[in-house]
Formats: sequence, C-alpha cells, structure tokens
Amino acid sequence: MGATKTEHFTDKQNAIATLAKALGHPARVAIMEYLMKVDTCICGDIVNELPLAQPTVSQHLKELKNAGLIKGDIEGNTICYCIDERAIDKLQSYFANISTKLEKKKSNCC
Amino acid sequence: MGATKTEHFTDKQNAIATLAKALGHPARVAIMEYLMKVDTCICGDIVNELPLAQPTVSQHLKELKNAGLIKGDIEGNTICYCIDERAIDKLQSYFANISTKLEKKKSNCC
DNA sequence: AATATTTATCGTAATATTGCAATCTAAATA
DNA sequence: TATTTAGATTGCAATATTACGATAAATATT
Repeated sequence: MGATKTEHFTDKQNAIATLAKALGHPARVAIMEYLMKVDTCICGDIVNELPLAQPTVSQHLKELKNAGLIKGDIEGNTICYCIDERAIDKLQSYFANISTKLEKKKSNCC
Repeated sequence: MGATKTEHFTDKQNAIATLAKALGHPARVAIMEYLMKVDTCICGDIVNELPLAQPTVSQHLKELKNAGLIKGDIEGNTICYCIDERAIDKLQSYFANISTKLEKKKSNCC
C-alpha cells in the first residue's frame, strides 16, 4: 500500500486536500508570498529568493501549477508565474465557512 | 536528500505549511468535516465514517493533533476529539488577507 | 476475574516527496 | 552561427507518508 485512497472521498474533499497539500511545504508558501509581493510578475528570480537549487524550485513551481494555485505564461525567454485567484478564493471561502459554523456552535466540549 | 529544509524559512511560513500539510490528505479533510457535523464530539465512530482501517484513522488523527488542528480529551473509555478553532482562524485570516491583497492589486498579467 | 470495547503503537511494505547534479530545450544575444 | 540565459527534465539518493495486520494498554461490562 502507501498510496492515498482518493477514490473513497468526495470531489470537494479531494479538491481541498490537493490545494492544501500544495501549500504543505514552506518553500511553496514562500513562493506564493513572493508572488504576492512583486507587483508585476516577472518571476525569473524566485530561485534567488529561495535557499534551494534551481531544479528544486522548478519542481515546486510545477506542483503549485498542477494544484491550480499558480498559472504561468511563456514570455519569450522567461516564464511569468502568478497566483490563480480562484484557488485562493476556494480556500478562503472554505475556511471562512468553517470559521462561521464553529462560531455559531460555540464548542461545548474539550 | 529528501528532508524538508524548514530552517531556511520563516516561522510563519512553516506554521502555515504545517497546517496546510495536515489538511493535505482527503481522509483528514473528511475527519475535520465529520467533526464539524456532529454536535457533540463523542468521536468514537470516525472509523465507521471512513473507508480506512482503525490504525490508519488513528494515525491521521494523530497528525491532525500534532499540527494543532484538533484537540482530544480522554473521556473514560473513549477520546473526545474536536476542532481547535485557533488553527482554523489562522488559516482563515491568512487566506482572507491574501484574497484582499489580490483584489486590490487586480492582477495585471497572465 | 474474565471478556469485550476503544484507542494507540509497532512493524513493515508500498509509494510519494524532497533535493540536487547533470543535462536538455528554446529563445536571446553577440 | 556560436554563446549565453532561463527554465524544464532526468536520474538518483535520502527521507517521509500511507496503509494495515498484529498487538498492547486501559477502561467498561458481564
């Protein structure tokens, strides 16, 4: 065994897990924050921002892209990566929803 | 290598990554949603809710607990697990913040 | 006390992730 | 055209995760 049994869970659960998993590494959180920080997203120098080798950063970018958190456009020699707002919105509304429900419930235990 | 280089990132980045990583598996998302659904948190039968064996569920619960997403109180023979609102609040405000900033910026590329 | 119930832990196999050196590709420039 | 530059891909070693059977620990019930 060892492989996640995705087929047993709902699409929504898998979708949230995929997004969360992509952010489950500090380098990828750092990449997202860097993409937030720079105004334009000429994002060639993410490598210089991170304490990781170029292939490693490239791999992290690929995972963020696969998860749908960022999108990238080829621009001549370089690639312009930027945050896909839709993914952030999904996460934001998911947690806001939980937060609201928890507030109403006012946990009567633990 | 293969071990995450946590020491190179900020505490906040690592904190978000830890929470996100814990939610990076559909079973753990499902557990959180189940804990939301049940009013009281007599949580003995999470195993029956999930298509996973008891030791696997126990392990997932442990990870959620280590990440600070849930807390558990021993209660006689059973354990009462429930969501730790503080963790949800952290995630909620983190994504809300990003969402707001993105809205202001109105992405001028990609 | 003996048995059942609930949850945790151990051990282990299968698989996935992390990280990087080396290499490749394609556009940019000399 | 040769060279540089930006980024992806390959291959591999180290480590982590996922899953579960077997078993342990501790309370509950008979």
